[in-house]
Amino acid sequence: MPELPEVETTRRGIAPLLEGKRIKTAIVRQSKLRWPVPRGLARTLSGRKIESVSRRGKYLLINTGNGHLILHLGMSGSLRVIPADTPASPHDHVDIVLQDGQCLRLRDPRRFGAVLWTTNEPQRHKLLASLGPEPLADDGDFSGEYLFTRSRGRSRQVRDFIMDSHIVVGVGNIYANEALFRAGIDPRRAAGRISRTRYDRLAAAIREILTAAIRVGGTTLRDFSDARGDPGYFQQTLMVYGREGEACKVCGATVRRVVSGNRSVFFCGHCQR
DNA sequence: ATTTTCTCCTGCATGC
DNA sequence: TGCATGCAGGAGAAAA
Repeated sequence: MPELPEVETTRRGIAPLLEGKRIKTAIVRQSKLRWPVPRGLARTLSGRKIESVSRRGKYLLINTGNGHLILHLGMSGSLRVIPADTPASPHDHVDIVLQDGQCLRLRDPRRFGAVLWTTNEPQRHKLLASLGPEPLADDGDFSGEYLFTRSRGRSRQVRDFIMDSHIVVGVGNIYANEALFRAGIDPRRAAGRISRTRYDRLAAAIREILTAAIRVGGTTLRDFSDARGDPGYFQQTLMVYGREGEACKVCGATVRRVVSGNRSVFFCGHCQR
């Protein structure tokens, strides 16, 4: 499931293969994604040159100089750069065909992903305008102090709080659970009832977990693969996620799972308070 | 204003 | 073996 490390891994994989290249056309085999793929995408993109590939949260931004393609991988999306004549599989929904014979191919079985186009500054786009800070940026916007301030008066569980992209981007269920374990915080605790000191630990834990995951190419549980089709390896490092009933790697207590908001929360009742 | 629930979708695991 | 059921979850939209 693409969270920030998987999206960043994808970005690093595709960027050098796309930047400086000119787009020949686009092929849309399935336009029903999270939102409809814009009509006339082929005409819109034809002839444009890709200047850069960047990321904002879990969104990938392909800059063509006078317009941006906004991509989201949703739950099951993956991107590869492959020869344009490679036969398409059933879930290969969109190709961005390059003039050099390669294409950027989006595969997304569950179709929660998105392909959008904007001619405005992407940061102004409705979906990006109200996003929280980047946890790995060094601009100082993301910190324990920030989380502490934003959480005052909030009753929701801290796990849900840090998964809210309007609070901080890029943290999905896997890394939320892992960061909370690393910080020693019970994921069910109310966000507004956690001290400044503990939020310092949590902010640091989020950065460390995301950085470590990027280093090994992200987490592959079912279907994530990078731009070359290779899986990530962070799943070998997971301390609590998906480990219900197994022994905590730190204290040996049994890792618990409870369902909250239709999502599994994994934690060690001994290490996390 | 904040929080919770619903919704989109398919593949895979489970159970009768 | 086959079918029904449930679960996974990013995140906007709607409901509470």
